[in-house]
Order: sequence, then structure tokens, then C-alpha cells
Amino acid sequence: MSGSRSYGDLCGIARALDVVGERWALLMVRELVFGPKRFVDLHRGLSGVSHNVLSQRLRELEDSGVVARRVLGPPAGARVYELTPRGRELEPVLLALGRWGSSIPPASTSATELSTDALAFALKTTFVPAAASDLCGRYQLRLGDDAFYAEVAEGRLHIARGEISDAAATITCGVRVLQDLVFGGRDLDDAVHAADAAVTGDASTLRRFLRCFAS
DNA sequence: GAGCATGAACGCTCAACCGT
DNA sequence: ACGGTTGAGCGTTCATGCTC
Repeated sequence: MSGSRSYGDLCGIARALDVVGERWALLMVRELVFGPKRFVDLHRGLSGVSHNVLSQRLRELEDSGVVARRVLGPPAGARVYELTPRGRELEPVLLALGRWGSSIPPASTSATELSTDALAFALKTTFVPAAASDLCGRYQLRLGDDAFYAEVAEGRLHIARGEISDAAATITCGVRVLQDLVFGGRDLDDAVHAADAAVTGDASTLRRFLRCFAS
């Protein structure tokens, strides 16, 4: 909406929506919260968005200073998109919006499986500090080709993309399985016995970690 | 106010194109 | 070949104006 369409309203909310109020825009920001992504990876994470709309939104967000385009060095040479510091300021907005939206029943047409980044972001929005008040540790979450780690300390949660070497426990599974374990009430042992998940390290602390989220 | 017709805006798929 | 952009054609949505 940074182009021709504008609410033409002086209000800050209207001006924010002029930038990120277009369809897909905030979901694109969500997909970039955990780090830079290539065009095709963004497209994979946002099932339903067409190529031209994704291309147009990226250009609009780039023009607005929310997203920056960067060319990776050789040998890849691929272009990636990442949030600017200005774009990063949207993260608490997305967290608040995610918490607000999590109480809304999903539409019948909604996909039943989250994207990897959407699941990681959902962990942030549904984290219950009181449930983790006496929990302290780092956990490796391997979801398909993606790796995230979660750090819980003093009732706070930090999630980032990447590998760590000092994880108290590591779980390797599909996005849907972790989604069911956290939000669907599925038992960890059941998932392991069914070979849907593999756990190394301290399974009991991992089980506690999985119960720190509002389902 | 309700119902309908119209046209603009929008988003989609598909295909082709360009640059590396 | 891959990553990304552009355009055509089509269907849907929505605002607007008109009639009853």
C-alpha cells in the first residue's frame, strides 16, 4: 500500500496499514523474523501467495524500509530478503497480534499445518511464562530441513534459527508432529514410539518444555 | 432499506521472459 | 537450471448508483 493505495489518514495506525496492511504483507514479515530467506523459501512458507503478488509485496516492503534485499556472496550468489531494523520493530506488534488472533477459531478453509516459521512464531506467542518459571535450558528443534533452538530462562523464551552444541535435549520431527505435541496434547512418548519423533538428551525436561505453551 | 446492475480493483493461475 | 519479474486473461469482491 506504499504505492497508489493509501488510507489518506493522519492516524499512525492508518499510516502503518498503508505500509503493512496489504494482503500477505505481515505474514511475509513473520516469515523473516527468524532470519533472511530467498524468494522461493518465502513462497514455500506462504502457501497460497502467487509469484507476482509476492514479488510486488517484497518491492513495496523494500520501498518502505521494512525489508532489505541482499545478495549472498559466491558461490551461491542468491538474493535474500531480510528485515531491516525498522522491520524488526514489527516483531512485538506481530506477537501481540498473534496472541490476539490465537483465540479466534480457525476458518474451515484454513490449512491444518503451520509453516516452519509460523510454528516457531506460534511458540513465541503462546508461551506461558508462569508454566516455565522454574525451567531453565536450551532445546534443539530439528524440523525437516530447518533447525531452531529455544532457550528458556527466568520465565522467558528466546527462539532463533540455528544449531547449538549444548542443548539439554534435541527433538527431530516434522512440523505437524511438533504442532500436535505442543498444541494438540499429543504425548511425547507416543510420538517417539510411533517413530514420528526422535529425542536425544533429557526427554523429561523436553517434555516440560513442550508444556509451557497455551494450546 | 432491500435488491439489483455495473464497473473498478484486486488476486489468482499460467506462461513467457530475463539475468546469472 | 535457477531465481525472479512481467503480462494476459479470468474470476471474485466491493463500492456505487439506481429502482422499487
